[in-house]
Amino acid sequence: MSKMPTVKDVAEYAGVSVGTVSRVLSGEVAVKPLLREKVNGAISALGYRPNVTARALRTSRTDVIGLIVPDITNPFFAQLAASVERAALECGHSLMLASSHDDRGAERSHVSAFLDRSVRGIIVVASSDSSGLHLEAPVPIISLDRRFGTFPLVSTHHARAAGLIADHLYGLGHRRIAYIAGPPDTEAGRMRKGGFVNRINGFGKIGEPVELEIVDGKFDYESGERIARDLLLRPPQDRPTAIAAASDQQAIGALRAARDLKIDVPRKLSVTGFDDISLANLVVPRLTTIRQPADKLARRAVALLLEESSSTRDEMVDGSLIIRSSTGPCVRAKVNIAG
Amino acid sequence: MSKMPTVKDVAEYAGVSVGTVSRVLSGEVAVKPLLREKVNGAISALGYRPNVTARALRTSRTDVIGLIVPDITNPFFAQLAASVERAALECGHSLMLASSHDDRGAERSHVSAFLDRSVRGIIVVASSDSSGLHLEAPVPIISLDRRFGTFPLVSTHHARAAGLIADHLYGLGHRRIAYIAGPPDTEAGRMRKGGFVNRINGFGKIGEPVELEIVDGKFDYESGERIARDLLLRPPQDRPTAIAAASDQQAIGALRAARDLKIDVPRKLSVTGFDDISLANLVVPRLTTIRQPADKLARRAVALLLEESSSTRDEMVDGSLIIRSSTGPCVRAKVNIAG
DNA sequence: CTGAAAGCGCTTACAG
DNA sequence: CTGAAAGCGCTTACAG
Repeated sequence: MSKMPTVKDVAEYAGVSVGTVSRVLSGEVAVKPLLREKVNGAISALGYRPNVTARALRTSRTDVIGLIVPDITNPFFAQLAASVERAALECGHSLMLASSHDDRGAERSHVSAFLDRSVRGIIVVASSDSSGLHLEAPVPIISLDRRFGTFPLVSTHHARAAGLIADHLYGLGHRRIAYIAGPPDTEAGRMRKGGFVNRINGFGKIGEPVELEIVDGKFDYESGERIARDLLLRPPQDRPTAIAAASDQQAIGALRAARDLKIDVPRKLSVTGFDDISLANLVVPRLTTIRQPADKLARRAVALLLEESSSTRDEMVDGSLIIRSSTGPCVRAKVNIAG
Repeated sequence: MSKMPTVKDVAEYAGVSVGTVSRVLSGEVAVKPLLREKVNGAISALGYRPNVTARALRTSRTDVIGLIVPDITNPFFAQLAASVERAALECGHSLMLASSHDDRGAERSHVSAFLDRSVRGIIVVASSDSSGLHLEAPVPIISLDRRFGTFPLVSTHHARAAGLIADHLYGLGHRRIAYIAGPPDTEAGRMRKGGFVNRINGFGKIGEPVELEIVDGKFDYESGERIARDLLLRPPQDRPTAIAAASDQQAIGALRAARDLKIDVPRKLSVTGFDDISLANLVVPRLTTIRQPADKLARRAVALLLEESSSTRDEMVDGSLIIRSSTGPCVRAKVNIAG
């Protein structure tokens, strides 16, 4: 394979200057049709492809977007990453991916590495212990799903969405509810819990009171399974009739605990999640949850990043309640009577 | 924020030439300790960071590895991507990620995009319909898990691993077995099926014969669920006593089908998967499967890519059998007597 | 509208 | 061992 052709080769072939070649390439400046045609002819004759690196050096701008996620193995983040990649591609950009393993140090060093490569901008789904520190960066940085530093955040309106779950459970008659929260040091964890709790407490004022128990956990399967097991190991009359979890993974862990303890879902216990990962629709029973619009979130994050006026405003998009078969009417009263 | 310092600034500050700065940066050439010290002093005083783009333009070499996967949302590929990212990082490289959505066209265009960015090399987990086409590339390309074109492949020894499953099931007494295969147009699908079938047929020669039924499918949940349902909808005496699936996702789909039909696993039916995705250990019952050593696979792929002498040999690493509770002794005979 | 030329920030023969 | 200089492949004022 011979050397790749350069603008110079194209210019010679077309009988014009390299400046002209560059100008038809950019398409931004007017070039006489005749020359333009010659240049385009030369480009395809030679199979010319612009050297992205040289262009980047000259303009100190690339079309690469850096994405940092805590753990690509987490199904929701994987979905988010897939959506970001698609959104970036739609705008002619490529994606560099890094995993922080939920470690703040790794996160920071990935940011520097991206900056060294002069990416176009960085989207970060923050690690859970991400500080509020603001760092100066020569390119835009956007927080996605979880806030990074003080950078603008694109996320689901967690509180409002959690309220949807509260409504659903209350509407089904549940009055003894446990909430498995996310880590309190994550904004998402706090928002979801806050939204749920406020809504439930609101019912107490205008309707029947609800006994609400809250346990903080991590967002993963194990945490959900462990906490649910503790909750369900109690005598039936002390058990919650519904468990709302802050993530699908927790909820699926809870489902597993219920099954191990032979507690029928949804007959004896309702369980809800949050995220609508693809697995939510595959577990038994299928999980009632909140769908986070990953595509929309990703598209907004990319759009904000590419926007000229680096906006500094957060952006919230609404999640939607997906009712499946892990929730049902509360039958606790009957059980008590029978027992 | 002022402009980033360059080698020139460092050289001036240290009172040396830019060549010398570059030489201490590279560390490859001997530089007098005194000068080296001065330069290093200047570097930290100025907070100098080399411009990766300029370096790439000059050397036409970067430290970016391109990875193409069919679908990052697939848990096994996510695991693979995480491992590749880690392995790349260990070697001081960054990762660019692209999804082919199992589309050959997209795959090819991602390869070109990576080439345009003059990545150091490309690792591709091929789409299922990847052709045998060999393309000339100025950088090494390695196939991971599924072969891309004619490029060397790093993968689990699928056939041998599938044999492990066959041994396990046969040892448990199963003599009527169904195999849910992967797409026959994937090498992994064919190897796994081949390894399983050969092993089972071998038993027929030296021991009791096995009734083996094979159904081709895709690697996903839905495919497994659908095929298993068809298999299990038959009257009990015509049903297989064990279903071996070519992927965990298929197996989890099969588990779901069994549960819907109230067929007890593993009492009435054994189910096995392949991959050991994290979910395999969380479903009910926990899935017996083959662990693919994602870390090792990734590390080998990266090592091969970075190797000087572009090796052209395939590399197989052994998978291991993980026995959990979705498999058990065959009790078919008893069932028949009872019925 | 177009060409000639400078320069982005490095690395690396080439002399010495 | 070190410096001066060329050049990687582009883009973009600057003239005309």
